[in-house]
Amino acid sequence: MEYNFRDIEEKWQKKWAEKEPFKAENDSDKPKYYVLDMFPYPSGAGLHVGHPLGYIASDIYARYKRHKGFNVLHPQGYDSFGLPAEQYAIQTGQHPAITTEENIKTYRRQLDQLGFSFDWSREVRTSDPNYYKWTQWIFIQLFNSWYNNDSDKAEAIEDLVARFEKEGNSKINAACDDDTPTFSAEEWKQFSEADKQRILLKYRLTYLADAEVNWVPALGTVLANDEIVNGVSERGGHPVIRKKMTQWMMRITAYAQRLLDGLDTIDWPQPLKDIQENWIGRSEGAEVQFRIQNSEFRISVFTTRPDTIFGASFMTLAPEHELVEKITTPEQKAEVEAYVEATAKRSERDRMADVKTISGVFTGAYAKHPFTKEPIPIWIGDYVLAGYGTGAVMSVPCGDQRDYDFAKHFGIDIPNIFEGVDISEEAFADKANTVIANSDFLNGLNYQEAIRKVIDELEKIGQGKGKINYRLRDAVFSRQRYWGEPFPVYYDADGLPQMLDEEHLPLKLPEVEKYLPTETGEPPLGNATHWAWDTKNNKVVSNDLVTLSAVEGSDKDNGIYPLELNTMPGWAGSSQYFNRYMDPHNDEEIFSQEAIAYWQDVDLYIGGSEHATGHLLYSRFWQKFMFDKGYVPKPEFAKKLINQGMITGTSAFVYRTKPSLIISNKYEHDNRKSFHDLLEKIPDIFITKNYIEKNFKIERKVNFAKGKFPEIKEIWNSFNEYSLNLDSEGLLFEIHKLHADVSLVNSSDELDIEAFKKWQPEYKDAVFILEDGSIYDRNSPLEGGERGVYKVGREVEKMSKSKYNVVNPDDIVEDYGADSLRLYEMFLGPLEQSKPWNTAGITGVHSFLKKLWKLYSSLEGGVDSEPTKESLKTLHKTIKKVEEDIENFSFNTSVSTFMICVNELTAQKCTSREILEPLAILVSPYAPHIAEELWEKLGHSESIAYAPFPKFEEKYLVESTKEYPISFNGKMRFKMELPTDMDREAIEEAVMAHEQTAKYLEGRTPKKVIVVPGKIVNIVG
RNA sequence: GCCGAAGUGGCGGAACUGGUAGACGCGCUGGAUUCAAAAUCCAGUGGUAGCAAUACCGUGUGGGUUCGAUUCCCACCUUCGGUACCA
Repeated sequence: MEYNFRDIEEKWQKKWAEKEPFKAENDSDKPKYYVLDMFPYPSGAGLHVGHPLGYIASDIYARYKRHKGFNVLHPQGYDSFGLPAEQYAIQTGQHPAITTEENIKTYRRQLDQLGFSFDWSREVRTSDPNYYKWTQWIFIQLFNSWYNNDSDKAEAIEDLVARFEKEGNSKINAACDDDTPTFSAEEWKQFSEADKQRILLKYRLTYLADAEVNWVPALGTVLANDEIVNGVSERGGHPVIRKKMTQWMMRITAYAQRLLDGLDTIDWPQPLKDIQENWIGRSEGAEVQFRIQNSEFRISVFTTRPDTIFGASFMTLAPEHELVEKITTPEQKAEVEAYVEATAKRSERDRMADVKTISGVFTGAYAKHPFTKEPIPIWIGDYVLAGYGTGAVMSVPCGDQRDYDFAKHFGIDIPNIFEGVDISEEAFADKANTVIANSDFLNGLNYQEAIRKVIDELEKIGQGKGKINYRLRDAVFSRQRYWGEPFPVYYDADGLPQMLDEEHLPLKLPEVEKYLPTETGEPPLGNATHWAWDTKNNKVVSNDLVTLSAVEGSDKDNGIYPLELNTMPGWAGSSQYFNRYMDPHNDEEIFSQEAIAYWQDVDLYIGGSEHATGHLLYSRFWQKFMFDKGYVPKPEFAKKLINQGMITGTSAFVYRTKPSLIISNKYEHDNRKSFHDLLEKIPDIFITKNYIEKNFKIERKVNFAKGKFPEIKEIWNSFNEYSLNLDSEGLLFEIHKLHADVSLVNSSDELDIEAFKKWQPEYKDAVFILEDGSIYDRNSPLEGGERGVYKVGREVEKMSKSKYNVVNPDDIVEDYGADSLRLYEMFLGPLEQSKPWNTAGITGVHSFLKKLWKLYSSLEGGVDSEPTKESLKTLHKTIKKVEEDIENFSFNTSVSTFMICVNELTAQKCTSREILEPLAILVSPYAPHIAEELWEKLGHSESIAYAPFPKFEEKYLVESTKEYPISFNGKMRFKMELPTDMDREAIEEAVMAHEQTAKYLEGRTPKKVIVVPGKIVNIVG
């Protein structure tokens, strides 16, 4: 019987859907194992062959663990809030929920057809109110918490209030805003309730703040730092500007050190840990206060080189620094204001683009050096960033290249404080070889000694202390968008944020007419007519009922307040979903304590490394918070993580040209117009790949008049009704590389020209120069005769719709089946590595499956036989290798092993059930449909999914002889079959006695003979 | 610039802790089957020289350690990813 993959796969997918064999129980005698995929954002484009790679790997591992007797949790869901559905809504008016629902249907169909063993009964969707109820709930928990640096964990805000009442805040070591005022217990008690709330906001783990944010005008929203790439938005590539706005923030910086330390406890890829480590960016140094002359203000700076403090010859503030306007002298005022304004106008990208340009302005003010008491001029310059450290630096030109360049540019002193170092050309930043000079009490000390000493001295005079600074910023948590989680927040009579009571969650997303910002520039939720909170009846009511009580007096307060108009960012919903899967239908709690106590954490998490500084960092942060609050037992949510590599596409390129300019005096005036008319009529020419490679450099202008390119000339001359002499007139043209859809190209890189024209109608009249030099145009006969071909260029690129190199898994499944696709994706190469897709190669694994199928056909007639020694050896070496490979996530090599195994068993004409049954189990994680079918044919009525994994037995592999490679000076020359138990001396004797040995020695006596028993013999001559 | 990963046939890749480089598959070449094609099967396939046995050269480049290096050490080149005036 033939291998009919379509029927087989349909049959088993139906059975799995009906019987739900992969449903995990929250209680079991078996050990637990939790395999998690990063849940997808259901985009409108559906899956391409790159997407399932990680899912296939995790599914193999999950199925393997079931064979190994584990109770496996392998859930799947959707990260279904997000920008694309909302952008689509803006364009079409279609509600994002509808778009999302449709996309999810497509995803589900595509996932189902690949035979994944997901427990769909646990599906979550971040946009489902029953799910985001708990996202809102966590937000409230964060709001009600502060970070105690002494206990090094999050604690309840009531405890903080109790301490304020007892001792004020001066002794409390908390993570809080820099501008938090100091107060005593008495003062605290005097504060109004509103003032108390304002102060508490400076301590809460989620808080409102005026922050410099990344504003994307094109999207009408702010984005977090990790959503900005090269100064433009990650999605859409829109420009970003800095803007000060009141936003919800997450105090992730409180956890900076723990996020760093935790990395040592988890088995995640080192590159990913490095990325997080760089992102957190810990640096040790000191904070130093500089007094300002004739002023009460002090400038605080952070430096990693306090040892160079005597080399500070000026100070630089970021243009946004709050002291700038306060200290600038009247004479400098105009200049400074102009500079500040100019900097604010420049976009982030502009600022990044010209790092080289040095700019700055003197404020007119002077600071006082803490030790020498000398005056130090204070400048502002945009090379100092407002967002890092204190937004101010002490500039030591002799030790820092940027300070050096700035000083040189503005003619500021560059005192040298290093012994025996020439700084006439550049700054000296080599810490290891530093000996301090011209620095009073630091003279003669090295870097480390000097740092210790200077920090001591600074502490003595109360102008500084050792400090650890982090690059990590608090995360902006507000988005001015519609399609996200609403904040469970309303604003009271004082305009202060108040949390809804937990029992009234979820606060559901309201309906709006338009998904765009309001006319007054409010977020889209401002368009909702019912978006106010009635605190008496605890429900959402019409906006019209809101009383402006703050203005009209509290007696008019009817308890109805406006709700927050921002929504939460994309990462909110994905920061705890892995825990929610443990108990996804619980309406009382985010998850029951029984469920989390059983499942604990994720054992294996597979997903892309692009989430390193977003999802994976925020999730670790929330997990640590949940750990502090005692909701989860582990401070890290995933023990092991693997980044699957990207499957890249093989793009196809066509080469288009058109003449662009005549460089001749003769045609300067009148004829120029006729040339442009001519241009309209001249067709595009597409030139085949080899012609291009021989003659052109792409994207470079080519002078036409040099007597070259007769084919191109011929075509253009045929349209030359204006009698332009193309031969002599120096016509320039450029070759442009254009993507062609890969489906229009066959495996020999030949373009289907007619299909291409149909696909891009603007080129329907184009002319093609073919490989054999012939010309193909509208008048060319399509059929008959030998025609040349048009060959495309090929390049490996990221698979994406815009590059027309996307391969759809639906087509592959249709042609070869899901098992073939699964095997092939694994066979392509190591999981972590990026590798190009090439559909042609799939025939290899497909014919493997056919051979496998054939191997079992003998059993249909009830034929069975004792296994031969060879077959047992083949089986057991396969068991050993496959088991090792799966444990090491080396799935590509086990597919090879299967092929070798089946080739060997076929050669051995194996018809033994004792071999074929275990083999079916080995294959089952990789190709589950065919394995189930074969298992059934072997007479089993239960699914193969829980059949115990075959046990490897060494005894079948033991050999009595070994074929030794015999090498001379490291070069293998011949082989010798010798008993495995032969000792060193006997082997040497046997080898030396061999006739071939004499031949290769050519009469010389060997200097040395190296015998490694069981491995190799090397004769050194 | 800094941090990280990787460079092996025409292509994807294999080679366990230093021990027969190129497993397995694609592609290609020749053959069988077929009216023909697809499918299937058999043989060959790193390069150079040779009818051949065989020899020499070969894991980005240059050096080193070793009886022996794709594997270890040093320097460099290239590609990809992260980050970027981080004080």
